[in-house]
Amino acid sequence: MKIASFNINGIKARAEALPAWLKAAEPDVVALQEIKSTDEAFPHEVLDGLGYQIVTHGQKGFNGVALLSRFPLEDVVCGLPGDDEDVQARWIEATVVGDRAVRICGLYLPNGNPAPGPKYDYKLAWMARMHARVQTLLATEEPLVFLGDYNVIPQDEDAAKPEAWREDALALPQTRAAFRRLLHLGLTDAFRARVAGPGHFTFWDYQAGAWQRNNGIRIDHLLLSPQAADLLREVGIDKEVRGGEKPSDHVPIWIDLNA
DNA sequence: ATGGTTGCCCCGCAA
Repeated sequence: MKIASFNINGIKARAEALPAWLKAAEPDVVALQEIKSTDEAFPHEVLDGLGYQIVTHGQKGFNGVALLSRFPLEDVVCGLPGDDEDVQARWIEATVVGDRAVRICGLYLPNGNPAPGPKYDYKLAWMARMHARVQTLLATEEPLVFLGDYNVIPQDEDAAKPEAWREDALALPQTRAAFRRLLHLGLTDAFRARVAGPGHFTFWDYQAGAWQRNNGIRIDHLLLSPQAADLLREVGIDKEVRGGEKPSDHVPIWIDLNA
């Protein structure tokens, strides 16, 4: 089961690039972030004929997440539990049934800038809520995959210019500590389970020629429960997508599970 | 070098 995460930065803007990548990469399951569309306005025709079931958790103008699956999707949950006041569309869960059932949790973690400030407080509170949700799901002992745009640079080696991110909400010590608390629950960073060292990125800013200079960061992650980590076959980053026509500022990252 | 670019859809805000 090939499972990918892709922050597309607008489904309407990616009406050509998204299906082109799907045809080339042939993932079974995809978590999309920043669809920037309501559920009603989601252009389903963009994905017609590609064989995916689609569930969306959208919002007008910004945020918004979705799951695509070639296998049946069951028990869909929209929204991160733990705060009934939170209206931001950043979390979607479903169980995908292939050779075996895998719980897929797609997420778009808050950016948090500027820090300090209310947006950073929201980021840290959201990470605490995610921690609680992960604990709840781990108790099921199902294979779990938590994937998406975490807006977290886990370590200095995950940025081309770590000094430029020192004061940024994506790399502040409190952000990294909250990310480590997720890992300490027993989750595995799938990419780091297979690839060591610097120079592996999933995001390059549109500004200042970041792609041409390879000034990137690794902020899109797949975290695996122990039962999912046992099934891990392969990981990859589809870096070439960033050099295509009208690209997102993120590229897809994926795993292949024996499931 | 306090810049630069993109997407949303009504133009300023988020990233």
